[in-house]
Amino acid sequence: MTNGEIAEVFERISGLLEMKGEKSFTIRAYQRASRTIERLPTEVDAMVRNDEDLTEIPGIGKAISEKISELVNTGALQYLVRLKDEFPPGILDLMQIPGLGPKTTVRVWKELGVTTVDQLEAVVDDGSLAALPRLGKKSAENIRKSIKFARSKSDRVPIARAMSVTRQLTNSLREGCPGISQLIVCGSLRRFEETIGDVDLICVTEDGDKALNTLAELPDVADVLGHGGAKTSVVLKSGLQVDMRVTPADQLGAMLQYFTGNLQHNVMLRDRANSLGLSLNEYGLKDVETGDLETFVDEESLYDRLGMQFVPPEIRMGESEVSAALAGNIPKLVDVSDLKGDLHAHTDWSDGRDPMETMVEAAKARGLEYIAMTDHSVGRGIANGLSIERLKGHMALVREVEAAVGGIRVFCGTEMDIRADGSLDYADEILKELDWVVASVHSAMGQDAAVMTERVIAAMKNPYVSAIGHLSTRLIGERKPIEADYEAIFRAAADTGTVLEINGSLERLDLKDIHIARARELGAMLVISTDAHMTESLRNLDHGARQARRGWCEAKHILNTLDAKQFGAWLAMDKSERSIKSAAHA
DNA sequence: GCCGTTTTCGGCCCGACTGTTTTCAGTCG
Repeated sequence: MTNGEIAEVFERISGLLEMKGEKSFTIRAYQRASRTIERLPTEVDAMVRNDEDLTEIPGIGKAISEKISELVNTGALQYLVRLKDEFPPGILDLMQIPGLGPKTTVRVWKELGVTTVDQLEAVVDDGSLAALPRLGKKSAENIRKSIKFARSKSDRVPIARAMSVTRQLTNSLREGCPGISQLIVCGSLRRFEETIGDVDLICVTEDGDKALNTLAELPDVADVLGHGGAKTSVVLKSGLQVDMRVTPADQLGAMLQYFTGNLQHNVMLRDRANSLGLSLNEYGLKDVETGDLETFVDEESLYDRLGMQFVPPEIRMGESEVSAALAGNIPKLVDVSDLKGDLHAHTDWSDGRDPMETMVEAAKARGLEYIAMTDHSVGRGIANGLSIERLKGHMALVREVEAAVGGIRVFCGTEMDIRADGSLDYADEILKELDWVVASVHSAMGQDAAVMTERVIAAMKNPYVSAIGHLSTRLIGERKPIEADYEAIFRAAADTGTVLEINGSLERLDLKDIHIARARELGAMLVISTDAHMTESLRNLDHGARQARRGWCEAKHILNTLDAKQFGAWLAMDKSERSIKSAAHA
């Protein structure tokens, strides 16, 4: 049973308990457990079988731990079975309709016999919903709109799409309201989550009403969900929800903190504030005794006032970061400015857009000290992969371009297919001529976990394979990751001296955050790469760095923070001798 | 249901907006 499936069970329990009217703290405990399990890098199933103590996991106590064991051992949970018996089947889907909370859901079921979305629509149409006490015509209309919205709306949006929509939106807002002095993207986008539920904006302006009205009246807005003096919520025609809050500049710190979240991080910070006799809200810190409000111009001063280190947005997940910040244990996370080179880039020799010289010039213009040209191997026929003859020409061109451009090292590389049977697309005699070999899975992605694990580890054992590219092969929101024993692969990476890539393409962000953290813990080396197919994509270094930050990486964990000289020394080592430390301060 | 430099019992974040109400419950984030 996967962590996702176990998390789903507890999510359903919390929903049913809400309808039952259970204590809110119990409900939250199940929700928290669900989130926690979803983000665990190791399989809970295996932990149970190995007899590990699940109550070591924060938010998992005796009761939930026992329920997990029952789930893993029997495949079912009697507690959930009994709970489900108290409600009609499918009623949890009803509660998914925006605006329909647990109370209203139970009312339409008990008072109108509604148990499905279709039946809900019927009681809206025939007026019986509006006739219920404490509901009315407006509530009914809102529910009608919500049903329509819920039917058309997809789930969370991949970050790449959310970013482009947000860029257009902020441009429109600035145009429509020149009085805006700052427009800051917060929420899951600022945390750099791989999928985004809605876009959260903070607007710093003297005239809040004007800014909020501008948002509500944008031509791109399909529906206004709420519109007051402090915030406005809209749904764009693209289906994306946007929430905007306004603040004066002198209170920006607390508003940034509040609107960046995540929820659990905020709860933990407010808990910390309480322990100091203070109460934290989006305006500042309120003294509980006197009611005086202390305001903050920036987040740094707010965290400092709470007696803790600043927590970078990318790791505000409500996990261990708050206790780490209180203890002074937040490391200096890697920054894009630490990256000295790029080790995964394509040219028009395979499926890239730009000539090699253009790519190298662009990398130099970005301030990079080195770049590896890694066009596809022969097996990628569809991507114009390089035959051995062409690869030799490619290598010759690398030397020419390096000399012609000057001031930047250019390495001969390849992105080589790991074939379905674990064999490689080029022979060792060819590979040993190359400086840098990225091996990637591009085919037979549906293999079962055992076969796939062996396939990848076989590639790692090759002495000339430098790195594994985009290990999971996922495309966020489009293609599922491969099934494999990631833990075993990370251990093999550390054992063999094979580097694991953090692919900075926004469509991939592969490895994912929890895998980065786990690979790092297990001692695997990591590299942040662009996988650029055109010069503009060299900016993927920014995305890759932010993804690495989500995995709590410091510069010392990332191979391409080495400068050109150090990296050259690293390359000169035998693979079995390679580690980042071995070259970093040579 | 979880958790503990204040606690093994008694706490558990905080506020905006809406609709149907004359003071607030429900929902959301």
